[in-house]
Parts: sequence; C-alpha cells; structure tokens
Amino acid sequence: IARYKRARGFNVLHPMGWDAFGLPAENAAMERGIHPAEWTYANIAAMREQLKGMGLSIDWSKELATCHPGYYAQQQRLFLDFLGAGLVYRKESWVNWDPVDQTVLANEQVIEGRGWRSGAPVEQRRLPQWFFRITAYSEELLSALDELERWPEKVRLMQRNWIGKSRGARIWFPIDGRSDALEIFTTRPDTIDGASFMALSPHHPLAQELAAKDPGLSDFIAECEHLGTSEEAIERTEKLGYDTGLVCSHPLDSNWKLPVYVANFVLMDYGTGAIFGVPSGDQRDLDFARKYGLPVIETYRPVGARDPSPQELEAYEDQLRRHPVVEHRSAEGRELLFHISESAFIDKSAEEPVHYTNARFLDEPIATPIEAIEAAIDYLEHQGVGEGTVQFRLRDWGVSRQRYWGCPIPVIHCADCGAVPVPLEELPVQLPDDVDFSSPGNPLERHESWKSADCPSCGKAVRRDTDTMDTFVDSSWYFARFTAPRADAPTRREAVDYWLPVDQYIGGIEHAILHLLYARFFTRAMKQCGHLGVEEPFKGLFTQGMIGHETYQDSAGRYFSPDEISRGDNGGLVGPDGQAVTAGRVEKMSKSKKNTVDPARIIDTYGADTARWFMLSDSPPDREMEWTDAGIEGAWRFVQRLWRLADEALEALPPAGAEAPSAFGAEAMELRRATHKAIQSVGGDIEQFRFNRAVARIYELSNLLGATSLVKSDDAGDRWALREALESLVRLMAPMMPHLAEELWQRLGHDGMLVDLPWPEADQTLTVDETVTLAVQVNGKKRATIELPRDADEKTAEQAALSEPAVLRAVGESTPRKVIVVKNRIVNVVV
RNA sequence: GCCCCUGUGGCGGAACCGGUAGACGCGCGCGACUCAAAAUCGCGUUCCGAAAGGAGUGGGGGUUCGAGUCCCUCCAGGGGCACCA
Repeated sequence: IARYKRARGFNVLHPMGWDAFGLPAENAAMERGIHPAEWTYANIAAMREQLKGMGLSIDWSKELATCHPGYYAQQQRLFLDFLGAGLVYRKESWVNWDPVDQTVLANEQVIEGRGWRSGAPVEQRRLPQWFFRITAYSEELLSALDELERWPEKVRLMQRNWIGKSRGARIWFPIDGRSDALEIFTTRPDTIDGASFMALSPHHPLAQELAAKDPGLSDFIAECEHLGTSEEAIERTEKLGYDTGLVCSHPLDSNWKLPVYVANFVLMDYGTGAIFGVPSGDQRDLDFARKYGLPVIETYRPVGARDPSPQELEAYEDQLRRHPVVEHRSAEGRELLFHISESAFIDKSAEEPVHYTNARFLDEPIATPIEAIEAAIDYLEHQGVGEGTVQFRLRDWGVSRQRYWGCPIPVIHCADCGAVPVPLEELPVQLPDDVDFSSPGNPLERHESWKSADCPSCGKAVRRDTDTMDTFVDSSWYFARFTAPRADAPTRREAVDYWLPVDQYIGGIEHAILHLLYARFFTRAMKQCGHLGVEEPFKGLFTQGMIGHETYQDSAGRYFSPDEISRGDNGGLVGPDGQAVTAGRVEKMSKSKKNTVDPARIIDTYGADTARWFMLSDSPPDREMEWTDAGIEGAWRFVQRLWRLADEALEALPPAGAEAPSAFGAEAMELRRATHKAIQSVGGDIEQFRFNRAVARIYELSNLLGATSLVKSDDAGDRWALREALESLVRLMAPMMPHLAEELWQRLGHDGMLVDLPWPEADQTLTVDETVTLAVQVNGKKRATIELPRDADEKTAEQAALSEPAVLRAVGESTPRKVIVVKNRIVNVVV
C-alpha cells in the first residue's frame, strides 16, 4: 500500500516501532535470568533484521520502542496531564489476587479459580488502583463509530456491543421500616409487575451495612469474595442468595411486599448494584425463584395462549396465595396481570408476543417491548417512583499493574498530602536496572532506594507508586508519537497536525475492541489536553488475517516443526526419529505447537519477493491463510518465469522510450488491450485491498505475454506493443515484488529507479473490446453464445440469437412470447 | 442465552448494480522435450454421460424473463459479548 500510494503521488509516512513492555520479558527474566531490557532489545534487533529483509519500505528514522525512557517519559507526562484534566483518578476496586505470587491477575490468568502460575486459590481483594475515565466519552465513542466509514462494519459492531448503551429506568423501591429507598436499574421497567424479589450485590453499601450486624450475611459475603471473576468461575458457580429479612414495597402498590436478598450474581459496577427479579422473564431469576420458593408472575404471553381452566388455576393457587393478586380481568385476552408459575398455558404455535402489563401503561393491548418500555418509563416518572436513564456497559479502564516491565506511574504517595504528581522536571521516573527477579511479586515494591522519595509538596520522606501502567497504554498513542518521535513533548503540533489522522491503519481483528477503543479514547483525551487536534486516530482500518500452518504430532502427542518433517518410504509423514507423524488442522502459528516457519530461511531459499508474492496471491488479506511449501514453490516458479519472459523478449524490443508507431496489427492490438485492461484493474484492486485479484490480473497478462508470437515478428508495432506489455507488467507488480521489478526495469534499458516513477495510467480507448460475447438463454437456460459488435442494437442481437441452431432446437415448435435483450450481456428468449 | 459473519470444484479462491458460475493459482491427468529424471512447454481438469443432453454455488421454499447474488426458513461452521438485570 505504501509503495502504491507513493507511486500515486502521496507523501507517505510508513513507520515501524516496538510495543516492547509486558509480561513475556519478565517471564524470560525469571526463567533465564536475563534482564528484561536485554531480552527485549535482542528481540527487537532480530525482528528488525527480518523486517528489513522483507523490503517493506519502512522509514526507520521514525523507529521507536515503548520501553525506551524517551518514549515513556512523554507517556508519564500525558498521564499527569490527564490527571490534571480529571481523566485519571484513583479508587479502590476489586481485583483477582494471587496470595502466593503476591500479585494481581488478569481474568485470563485465573484458571478454575486458581492462579495460573502458583496454583493458589485466587481471592477478591480491594486495592487502590489508577483508572482512566474512558466512560467520560462513552456517548461520543459510540456515536462517532457511525462516521468511521472506512472501518469494517464488524469492528464497529463489536465496539458498539462493548460500549453497550442501554435505555432503561432507575426505580426506587421503598424499604419497610426505613426512610431510604432501594434504587435499582432495569432495562425492562415494563415487567415491573412481574417482580417477585429484590437482590443486592454483596458489595452494595446496604449489604455491607446489614452485614455489620448479621454474622450470617457477613459470612455469605466473604464466601462470595473467594470466587474468581473469570468466565469459568461464573459458569460453575451456583446462584446463591441470602435473605436479609428486609422487605421492600412495590412502588406501584404499597401492599405488595418483596423480600430483599443479597445475591452472588449481582454486580456492583453495573447499574446501581441492585435489581428486582422477574422470574417469568429471565432464566437466572427463575432458577433463583425456584430455589427460594418465590412466586413467578407472568408479564408476557404469546397471542393465542388460552386462558387457564379452573383446574389449572387451582393447581397454581399456592403460587397465588403467596402473593396478593393485584388485578385479574379477562376480556378477549386483555388482562392486566396474571399470576401463574410457568408458561403452562402458552400455545407454542403462537406468533406475536402480547404484552400483558400494557393495561397499566398503554391503552392498546398489543405493543412492541420498546413501546411498552417507553410507556412504562413515562408512567413511573409520572408516579414519581422512577426515571428514564441510559446505562453503559463500558467501564473505566484500570491501568495499575503490579509489574516491573512497564511504564512507572509518576506519582508519589504522602501520608499527609495524598497522591502527589511527580514534578514535570523530574520526569522520567525511570525504571531501575538493578532489580531482583528471584522471588515472586513486583521487584519495584522491594527496591527500597528506588521507591523512596521526598514529597514534592511537603518535603517529607515518602514512597513512590510502585505500580506500572497496563501495556495497552503504551500502544494507545504511539501513532501520534511517530510523527515526531524525538520531540521533547508528547507531540509536536506542526507534525501531528500534518499527518494525523492515520489514513490507513492495519492490524489483526484481535485488536477490534481493546486497542482500538483505547486509542480512540486517548486521541480524545490528548485533544482535550492540547496535544493534537483530531478526535479519531484512524480514518481507515483494515483487519488482516493471520497466517496459519498445519500442525504435526506423533502418537505420543509431541509437536514437530515443519522443518523436522519429511516424507517416509511409504509416502507417509515421518518425524526426526523416523516415527510416523500425523498432520493436524491448520492453526495460527505458535511456538507451543511448533507450526512456525522462519522468515530468514524463506528469504534465503526463495528471496523476499517470492515470499511477498505468495502471501498476497491466493487469499484475500483479511482472511486467514495457510502457509504451504507447495504454495511458496508456485510463487517461486512465477518469479523465474517472469525473468525468462523478459530475457527472451529482450532481443526483439525497441529501445526504451521509443516513439509509438502509428499502426498496430491485430495481435499487437489484442496485447495492448490486455495490457491496458490490466493497468485499469490492478490499481483498483490494490485500492480495495483485493491483492489476490490484482495478482490474478498480473498472471493473465503474463500468460498472454508468454503465449504471444510477437517476439518473432519484425513489425515495429508488434515490437513496441511487446515492450509496452512487458514494462507495464513490471510496473504493476512493483509494489508486490519491488526487488525483481527494479532489476527487470534496469534490464529493460532504463536508468532511473522504478520506485520514483508515477503509477501507469490506462488508455481508456484500449480498455474496452470491439466485439462482445453474449449468452443466449431460452427460458433462462443458456443454449448458445453469440459474437456481436460492442453496443449492437436489440434487433441485431435478437436476430442473431434466433438464428443459432441450439436456440432453435430449444425453442422447438413453440413461438417466442418475449425476447429480453440486455445490451452487451445477454439475450433471453421466453417461450 | 443474546448479537454478528460465512457456506461456490480435490484445495485457496473469482463472479461490478440480479445477466455466460468456477477467472487466477495450487493440485491432478495426458502429451512434447530427455537415455531417464527434474525443470520447462502444450492440452485437459465442476459432476453424471460415449454423445446429445442433464444436474450444479449447504438443504427446503419464494420473488423474477433470469438468483451464487434479493426475501423466508432450516442446517453447518466461525466470531463477538455474557451472572450486564
């Protein structure tokens, strides 16, 4: 893309940098005793060489590494700016705590409730953490997605779901015997007449208050805190509740009483940390209701559901007795409330759901849930017991990590002054080199001289914040830094205003949410603090697929790399010791499965151009592709073929830059048309990221060139057309195979570099053919094709079609009722 | 559970706006060159059929002169979110 855009006259910035902080470097340090910095910089050096070998036209003068103090110093400055702007704050929050390794774990690091490394049961701990206030931009981050037209719809959708805007209501339930009310959030206020219990999060202030006087509740809450927050933990955990003895009144009927439970499935950080349970509308609430003998009240019923018979009603009288019937009318299926335990009377063949609570909120008995929700909100607001509200799923971004290899948080903690920012002139707060990884936990925490400091405010001896920032912070603004990587501020406005937003961003789909959302947040926050002038970082986004490879395993389940596999005597695959090996499915390349290929080896064997060509040739780039030896061989053959093609034609060619003759023969014209059609389509294909199609067009032209007899001709026009075709071929493939293209360009007699030439332009008079082939259908079935001059009129087409023998045979005795002619495409005879 | 995407030869994949399904590549088959092999070149390659012809884009149904493409439905695979009230 960079090479193509450059040929199109754009000023292209194509930088490369290293997102280099993170856990793997620390693990390597622990396992091998190498300092994380040493390990990281060695990897960078190796990868830089690999990338250079691929010929990626990267501007290495802009290179940066996030672990370099020159980079993270500016990141610390951004942190302090955000702090000043109220976009960073500190609060206590619940985290997964590994009591053996003395560290916080990400949810992904908790396996079956235990720390992945220590195997110790994980605890829920409340720790002070730094947060970025991403929720300050919830609405903007959501609505601006609509304008990101050059982003894949899939990514925009994933972000929409992640931000998770819900319309709903906050409703206040009076608590019996107390002056305060319990505030809950719901997205379905229209089901309020299906409520049968209230549930509080174990972390809810009311639950905490009650626990102080109720040892049973206190124990229950402690038990909840031992559970992990990981997906597995949630799946396995039974829905448990503790009856607090407290009772709420239904806000619309003070005689209707609802018991208050503390339940382990209610989250404190969504909504208000309290809910009302509607067992008829929610499986989880239903499970809970059954477990604790709570009523189930129907609020929805499908059309066609019949009324219960008296016997059936009797069967549920127990349910009805538990609970006062508010109202029960039966008039043509329009009922206000109906108390039953299950969907016993529901006719499964019914189509539309009917809303039974409508009578309270709406005049019409049938409404969509959305209408009913809005009506319910109006009603609740009118009664003064609730209000419409919007709730986001998105939460603030906790960035504190108890890790060494990351950007230190530039804050000092003073007993008297609290959290005090490190003064700007003292930045960067640099990581110490002399650290000890021999015991678990954060080495910064144990580094007494590093962590001690003087309070910038009162001068007292205090300690530094020993946490480092989540590595996602590092990658949230590097694109801005690329525009002026050595500036002594986070950005240089002149540079950042010239380049941003990024015209074309490329990354894997795995970044669809976290990285891309954080970068969008950072861009807004940086704008607010005056570091740049745009809201959105990436105008165009392309998500490329990964390259996978077959996996190889022997009967013992050991994995082998492709290099270790060969063909045995019986034709089967064998491993290094001659044992039988089976080929498994194609998977994402990974060290554990050993299904990787070494770029250096590929480049040594086939050259960079072959590798580049193969990667672009078969699959659309947004899809996963499989790396195969056969595939790379095929690409290699094409490289050889191109070279030969040029070689064989060289003798016959007129000199470079020769004037075009005035006349061309038929075969020369055919080649010229093919050439200009290829020029036309390859550019468009590259623009649209359809590289596999561009490759196919290039193959087509080269096939024609290989088959042409023009090489043997003495005619000046023939020879000129041959040069035109060959030169065009070289120029079209140049963005994909730059090295070969330059080499051939020189052999074709040119002095300068091809990379400095503009992209070729197609001659529009040569991109269309003089004759076209039309399909002739009889009743929509193809029977023949006819050759006609381009744009021949309908009459001509119809006559030509009806004189085809195969068409006449198909028409037979009947007379055509209608003949449909689509110019230059098709004739359909209807009989 | 909710939301989204994708199903086309032996394989990767083409097919603009509803208009010749299978471009291009891989693989395979046959042939040429060679003592032979490799490389290379030529021809062929959706399936059934000797051919005429018929069938065919996950299954079923619909709209249309005409459907891979639009609509409904079912099936399969993949992805995202998820004690989110």
